Amino acid sequence: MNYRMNKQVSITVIRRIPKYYRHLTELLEKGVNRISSQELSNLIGFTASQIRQDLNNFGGFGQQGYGYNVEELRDELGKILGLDREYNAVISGAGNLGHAISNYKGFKEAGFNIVGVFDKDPENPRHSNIEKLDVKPIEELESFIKKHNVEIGIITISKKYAQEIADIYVKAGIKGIWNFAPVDLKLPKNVKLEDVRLSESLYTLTYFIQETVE
Amino acid sequence: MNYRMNKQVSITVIRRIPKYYRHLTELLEKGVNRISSQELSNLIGFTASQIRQDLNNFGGFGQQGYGYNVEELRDELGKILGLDREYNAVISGAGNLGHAISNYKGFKEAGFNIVGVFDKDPENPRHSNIEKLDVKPIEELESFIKKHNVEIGIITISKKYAQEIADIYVKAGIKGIWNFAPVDLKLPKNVKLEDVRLSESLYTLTYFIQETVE
DNA sequence: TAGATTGTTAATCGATTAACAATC
DNA sequence: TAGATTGTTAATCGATTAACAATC
Repeated sequence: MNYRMNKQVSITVIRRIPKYYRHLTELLEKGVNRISSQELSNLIGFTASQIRQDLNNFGGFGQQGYGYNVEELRDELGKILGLDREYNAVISGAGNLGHAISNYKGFKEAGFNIVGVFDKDPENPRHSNIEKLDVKPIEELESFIKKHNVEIGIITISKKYAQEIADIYVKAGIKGIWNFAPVDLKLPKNVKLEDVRLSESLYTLTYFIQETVE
Repeated sequence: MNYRMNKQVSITVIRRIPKYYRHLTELLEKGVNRISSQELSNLIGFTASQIRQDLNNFGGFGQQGYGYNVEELRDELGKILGLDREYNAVISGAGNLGHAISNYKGFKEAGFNIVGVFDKDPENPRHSNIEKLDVKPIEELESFIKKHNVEIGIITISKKYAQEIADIYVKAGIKGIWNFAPVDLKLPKNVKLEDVRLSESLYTLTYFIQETVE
């Protein structure tokens, strides 16, 4: 571990790290190898001061008079986010959303392997095979997770079954759940939860749309 | 307009409103017709104090000694979010994610009508028809928006074409863009933008997964 | 060395929580 | 009326910005 990690870093800061990571990755692809907090600020839109504060939660990645080395900083942030290794993941819910995540190349490239897709009704033709993965019945989920060293459980199944799936994930010893169902899952605190709230995002948009009109 | 609206309400508050809205909708379905800030607190997890502060940004929806009327509060928050009317929306990008959004019943029920789906390559069998909607070529997008009173443009197309689509949306007079592509769209400020950053969400999860291990 | 830019402390700003008077 | 619970002000806490000494 290369970076410093004293006091608990606030969730507000953590949620900005992936944004830095994405921009640094793009800079790297463009062949930029050095950047100052001010230049990053122009790019991302956070203040230079905030950027320096954020990064200093984890250590002094920069160099006075020079700035930051793009590749080094990107790699360090990648390590902080845990992106320096691969993860096996399963999806429960073989609808369109499950398909979308399973087929998305970007996740594979980032080191996320979708090793299994499960559904209540695997024979439904609408849930037909995803790429080269068979859709398996939920009954096999728990043993599959244990056998294949699965750390991440994705929930794209309907709201109705989400907690049931989460319970299986927990029982099988999964480490984190990425949940797309609009329910508040109850989990033991050693299992991490990240919710994607699509409706909430959409409703925020309509709020601002009408704001203009008034 | 029934609710008060003085000073600009902060984005932090706004992003909590859909959460209240969802819980109140569920309470209503369960037949609960009255709730106190303390009971809401137990349900949602925000403090009772914060709930009262949040709601009072928009007006006094409660009654001392009684609490809040569930249906009335839900409806008021719905109005605040602009959910008291329908919206026509189009999707650009007929991949799995486009399909997922287009087929999701919840959006239809909430008043969002997907009136058109567009793609660079509408003949691609993988982009085959979505429910009963033909997938149309991008060339028809601008005129379609103008003709069908479309207010919301959804972007589920690849990163590469996202800005191009956004430009067409803007030119056609769309009011808001719901963007799933991992790019920073450049838009005039009268067009509202809401980004869904799936990767950023996933990377936050891996951060917390490894946190436990260390 | 001189110039640039970080790392970090201090100041400010905003958001959350606590407390309680108002009132149903 | 007495009890409950809001609406709202004041206190606290945390996050952002400003400023500048350290240093490459």
